[in-house]
Amino acid sequence: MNTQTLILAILNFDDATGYEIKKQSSEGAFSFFVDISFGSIYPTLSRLEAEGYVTSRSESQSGKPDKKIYAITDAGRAEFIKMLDVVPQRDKFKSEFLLTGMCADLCSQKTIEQAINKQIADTQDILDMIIDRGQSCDHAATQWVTSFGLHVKQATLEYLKNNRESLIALAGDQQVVKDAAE
Amino acid sequence: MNTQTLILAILNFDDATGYEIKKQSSEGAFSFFVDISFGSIYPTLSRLEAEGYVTSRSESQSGKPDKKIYAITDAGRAEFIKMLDVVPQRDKFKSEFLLTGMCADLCSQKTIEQAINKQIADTQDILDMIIDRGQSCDHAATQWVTSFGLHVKQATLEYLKNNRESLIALAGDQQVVKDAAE
DNA sequence: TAGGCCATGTAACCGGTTACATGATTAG
DNA sequence: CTAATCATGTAACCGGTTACATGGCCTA
Repeated sequence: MNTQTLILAILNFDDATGYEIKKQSSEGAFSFFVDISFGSIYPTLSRLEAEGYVTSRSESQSGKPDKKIYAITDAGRAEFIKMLDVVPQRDKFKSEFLLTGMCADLCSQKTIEQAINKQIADTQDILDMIIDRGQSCDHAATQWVTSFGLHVKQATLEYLKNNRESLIALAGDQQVVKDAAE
Repeated sequence: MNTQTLILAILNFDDATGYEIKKQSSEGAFSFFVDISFGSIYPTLSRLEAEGYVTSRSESQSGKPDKKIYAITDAGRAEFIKMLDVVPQRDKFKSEFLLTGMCADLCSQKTIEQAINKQIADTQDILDMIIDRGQSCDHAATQWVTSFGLHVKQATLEYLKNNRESLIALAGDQQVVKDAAE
């Protein structure tokens, strides 16, 4: 999932500034399966423009730096479609929470409680975001993806809530953890 | 999720060589939420040994290079527990498939079909792996994590299978895609 | 008045991957 | 005879993050 493809995908939906691209990748419809930072967006946009895949127009604003609104070109769209045509590589999933969970017996109850509470809150956050974005979009393919996310995150949240206590129960009692710390 | 924590976690369960650590992170019980490469394992193991968090003993083997079996030390375990104590950062999830899905209308049916078929196969792979590992392990915390993975991956697979046709139906017909390519 | 939002951009850094080097053994 | 598995390690590379620079406007 390189920055370039993601930017082209976002611009294919609508013109946007670098700032808006970042927002969409972190808070928008794309955010539950991608994320990029400013440090990779701006340089990539410049490169993409130099290569003719996007164009930009500037809008001057009082106080703020000029807004550079980028738009995808036909060449950009063709390039994007070409990239979509290669079989997607396997999803990447990394979870510190699950690593902690797997070692629950080494942790104090407080640690495990904090960890799972945060995990539940994070999942709820994403779920809320998906519901919010899903409502306000009538693009069929986006809705398919939204609905996928909804389904999976709901199952995730359900499991976490139903099994919260049982994970906490696995935490080492004070004594065990204290012994290990010595 | 730095390499160091993961290595310490694996060694906390049992002594292992670098090669075995790689296997566990790519095929073992940890594999559905972590992954590291040789290029980061070996240097990290050396560093960990220099810092006193692990020790190693060598076993000479005919033909193959000496096997270096690493074991976690008390200091290593203490360090590991300390790292587990910080609230885990949010899960990272990246999916090229979902990006493709979101742009299904730009792709040919063939492309979408290949993409979702691969996604189903990948998910099934992981599910099989989880079931396999789950059976052969009686460590309660591992089972909690295994059961979590099972639940989530089953929900994922179910959605993909039930909605395969509807995604394919969203693919642009030949003509639309051909037009865009011109 | 502090902090967040809007807005762009650069440079240093870094964690981790890829590719390479080496090589015996075993299974298909 | 080929490919995979076992087994360790290095070096180049690279994609991307973090932190910094700049600064006005608006809200709590």
